[in-house]
Amino acid sequence: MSSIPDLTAHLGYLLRMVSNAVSQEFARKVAREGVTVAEWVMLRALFGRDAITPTALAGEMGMTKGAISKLAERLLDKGLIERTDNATDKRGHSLSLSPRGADKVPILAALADTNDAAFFAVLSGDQRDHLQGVLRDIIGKHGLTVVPVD
Amino acid sequence: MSSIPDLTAHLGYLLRMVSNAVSQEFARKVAREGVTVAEWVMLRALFGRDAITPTALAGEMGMTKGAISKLAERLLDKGLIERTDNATDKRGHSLSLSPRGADKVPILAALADTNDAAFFAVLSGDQRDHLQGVLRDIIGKHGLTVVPVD
DNA sequence: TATTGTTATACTCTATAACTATA
DNA sequence: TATAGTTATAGAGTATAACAATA
Repeated sequence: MSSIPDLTAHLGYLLRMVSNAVSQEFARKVAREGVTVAEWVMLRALFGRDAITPTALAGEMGMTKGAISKLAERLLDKGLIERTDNATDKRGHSLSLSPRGADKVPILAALADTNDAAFFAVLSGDQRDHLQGVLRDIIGKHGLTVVPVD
Repeated sequence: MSSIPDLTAHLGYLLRMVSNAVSQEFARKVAREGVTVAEWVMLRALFGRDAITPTALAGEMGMTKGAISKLAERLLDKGLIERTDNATDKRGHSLSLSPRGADKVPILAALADTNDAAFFAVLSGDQRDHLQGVLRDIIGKHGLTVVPVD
């Protein structure tokens, strides 16, 4: 008789809620280091690897070329990444961390460590491991690119 | 010797990746119904309950009054919610679903159902249950408000 | 004065599409 | 023509802070 739908929270909904909460806290912390979460993701993607073209990076990060271009410009302004002209093809170039950017990554990684530890301290070690396993499972099966390959 | 930090993906990072993937897919689907994800969250929050003040809603949704005001204005324009003047205090008013909005919620909920089912089909039933349990645990222990109380 | 809500302003994030320079 | 990348434009999402009306 009633048309009240079953509003039991969906997994995607719960996931978004938790994800937003962690990310917002993290965003405040990295802001003190002068970067945004998206910038951190790009820095992380560039760490410990060869220079990469914007287009390739766009593919890995699941963003458009335009978005990468804008993000890269801000990181260039902040002196955290560098552009290197392509020797053979004058249209392209490569992006890589600057020395300052490379120094920054461990600092930001440490912030991520403490933020994660604090936020997920409400879980048991087993729960954390399980959660990590399930998330990696989803990522693998959907072919999502874990940008910073580890 | 090396200064390479341990970039093992953090839980917050994995969570954000998965959450973004689900939400982006869902966003495309609800867009066909003419609403955004944030609008769906507000509609869901208003469903099956008494009218609520913008300030109270802001508290529940973890947003500022200004953000709620902007979101509400769009939903008013779309005819999905209604404003009712407060009888006793002329400063305030209450928000509630319009008949059209109330009709829309089940449709959007069904979209969320199918989107969730499709996305999380890569998991076993046990994994899904476990994931839901862990997320609810985090939400409860952090006192995050599951907007649409169920 | 304090509170309710709107508005002004600003910035991030992101997409689409037009454009430039090169191939 | 096709490709690499930038830029222009636009809109969502969100915050802060100034503001108007009322209490």
